[in-house]
Amino acid sequence: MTIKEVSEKYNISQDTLRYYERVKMIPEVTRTAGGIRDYQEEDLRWVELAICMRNSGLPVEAMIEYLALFQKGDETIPARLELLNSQMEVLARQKEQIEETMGRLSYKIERYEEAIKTGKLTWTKKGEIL
Amino acid sequence: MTIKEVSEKYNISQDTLRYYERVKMIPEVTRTAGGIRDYQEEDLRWVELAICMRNSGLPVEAMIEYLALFQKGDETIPARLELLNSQMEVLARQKEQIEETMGRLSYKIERYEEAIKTGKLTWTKKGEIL
DNA sequence: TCTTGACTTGGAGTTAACTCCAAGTTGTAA
DNA sequence: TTACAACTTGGAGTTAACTCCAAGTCAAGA
Repeated sequence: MTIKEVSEKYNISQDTLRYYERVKMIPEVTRTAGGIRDYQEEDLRWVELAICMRNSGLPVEAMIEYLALFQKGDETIPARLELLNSQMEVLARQKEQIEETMGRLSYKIERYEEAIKTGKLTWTKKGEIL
Repeated sequence: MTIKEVSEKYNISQDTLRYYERVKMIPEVTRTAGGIRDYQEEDLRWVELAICMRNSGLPVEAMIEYLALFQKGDETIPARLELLNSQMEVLARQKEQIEETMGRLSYKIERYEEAIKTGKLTWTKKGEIL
């Protein structure tokens, strides 16, 4: 699979794919005899993982560390486990944050919808900002 | 309330508080006669909202737009509602992304925990990367 | 009143994560 | 075998969101 195809499949730029490889967020991609990237199944799995991590907001750095451990072999399994657990915590906190903000926005949205229906704002606490 | 106190209360730097004001993410903060910031209840509510939005990953730009609409008065209520709804969608998608990644990481974590217990990795699909 | 520490501003610097560019190479269709 | 699109690289440029700095002002205690 060429870089163009991968880029289209995952809706990510070719530059970003090269960048992920350059900073060692994913292992070196398989090449043709001429040196052109020819993504294999395993390369795609790394790409998917990288995209998944980035889409959820985890830093590139975390993935770089993970790959480095991975490439050092099985004796880094405990370290990898620790790394994954700490990323899980980060995500759990991030999820809570999002839920809190969604709650706040929902409240405002309800107020505004009511305002539009009735023609005036209905505050439940005085001085409240919307 | 001084900028120092606000900064400690919300665990955010004084520079960031001034930055939020400078880029008009929050309205101009109340000042003393001498020109020093003296945060009132309403100022704090804006700060809280700004922090909440930022912590959940929404861009500063969205909050700038929201404040600009807010300051134009009640005729911008439909526009504000639309803006909030679109931010809600962004957050909903972000939350799904996080859940997906958490699922992926959980799977890896389970594999690794098993590996540590039994002394070897147990793959369920061949060629799977961990 | 003087000192000292907290505050002010405008503007420059930093960091993460891309994104773009130029100059050169590869592969395929005519 | 030649044209030409797609690929390659190293490095520079961009963007968002801070973060730091210098030079000056304000305010509370000795």
